[in-house]
Amino acid sequence: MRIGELAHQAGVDVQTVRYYEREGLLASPSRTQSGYRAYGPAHLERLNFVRHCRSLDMPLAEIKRLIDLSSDARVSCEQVDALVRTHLERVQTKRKALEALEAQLQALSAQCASGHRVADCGILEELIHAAHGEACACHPHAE
Amino acid sequence: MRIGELAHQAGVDVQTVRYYEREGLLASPSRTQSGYRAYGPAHLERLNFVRHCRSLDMPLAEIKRLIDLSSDARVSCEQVDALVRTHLERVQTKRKALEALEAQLQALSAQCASGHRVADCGILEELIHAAHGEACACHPHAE
DNA sequence: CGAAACCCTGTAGCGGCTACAAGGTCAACC
DNA sequence: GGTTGACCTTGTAGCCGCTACAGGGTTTCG
Repeated sequence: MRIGELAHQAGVDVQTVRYYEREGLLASPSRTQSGYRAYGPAHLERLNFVRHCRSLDMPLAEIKRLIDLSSDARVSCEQVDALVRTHLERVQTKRKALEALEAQLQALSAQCASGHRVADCGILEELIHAAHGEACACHPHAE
Repeated sequence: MRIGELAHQAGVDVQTVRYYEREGLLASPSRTQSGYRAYGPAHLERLNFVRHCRSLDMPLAEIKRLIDLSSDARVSCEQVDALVRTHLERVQTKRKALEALEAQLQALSAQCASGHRVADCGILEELIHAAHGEACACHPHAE
């Protein structure tokens, strides 16, 4: 299997495959006489594994650690679980931040009664006013 | 006010201030004889405005547009509102994606009964199995 | 034989910073 | 007046996970 076929099977870009190889997530395959990469089914399996982890938004460094852990059958599974749970916490934190963000943006949009000019715009006023200080917790007040 | 003072007041890094100037979000201030940047209160206000928008996760390009819009009092406020609403939609989409992600990671972590070796690990099995295909919608199956 | 589709390497770009190097300036203190 | 240290200047490179070139070689098909 050449790189285009592999990439197509896994639903990724050819460049991404080469990138994963460079980053050590995918073993370097053997080469044909003309220097083309020649992949086997094991490479596809690994690539699919990486893509699945990426679809769970794991950073490549963590996926790499996961691969290293899984290649050693003696390792306790708790390390794998800890990695997943740490990642889960990251995702939770981000989700909560986005929820708060959403509420703020919604409130902001509600400021705007239609048909007027920016000079009287509630949104901009709100943004500039909030930027002034106390009202908003988003930027730390230096003392 | 010199750059360190300005940055401190706004709670940002000095480098970030220079970066905003390069990107056209902050007007180039006048300089002292020795070439130091000299800021006034208007610069601080603008910087706070940018930071507030950033805390709402708006990309710099959009903040720039917002500044351009707000500097022209004749512009209809609807454009400002549209910008905010578009951004709100982006945030909502992302938040929903993270919610789905969270559920998947939680399910994954539940696979792991403690105290065993990775050879029998539910998580890895699940990840590799899911990577194999049908089970998971995350990677498109090529035909 | 020639065109199109594939492959190769190397490099640069995205966003929003952050960090470093190598120097100049300024205020305080001995 | 010399020296320390905190500040400032510019320019450049790094982070992440790709993506998109440029400039070549190879394979495949008609």
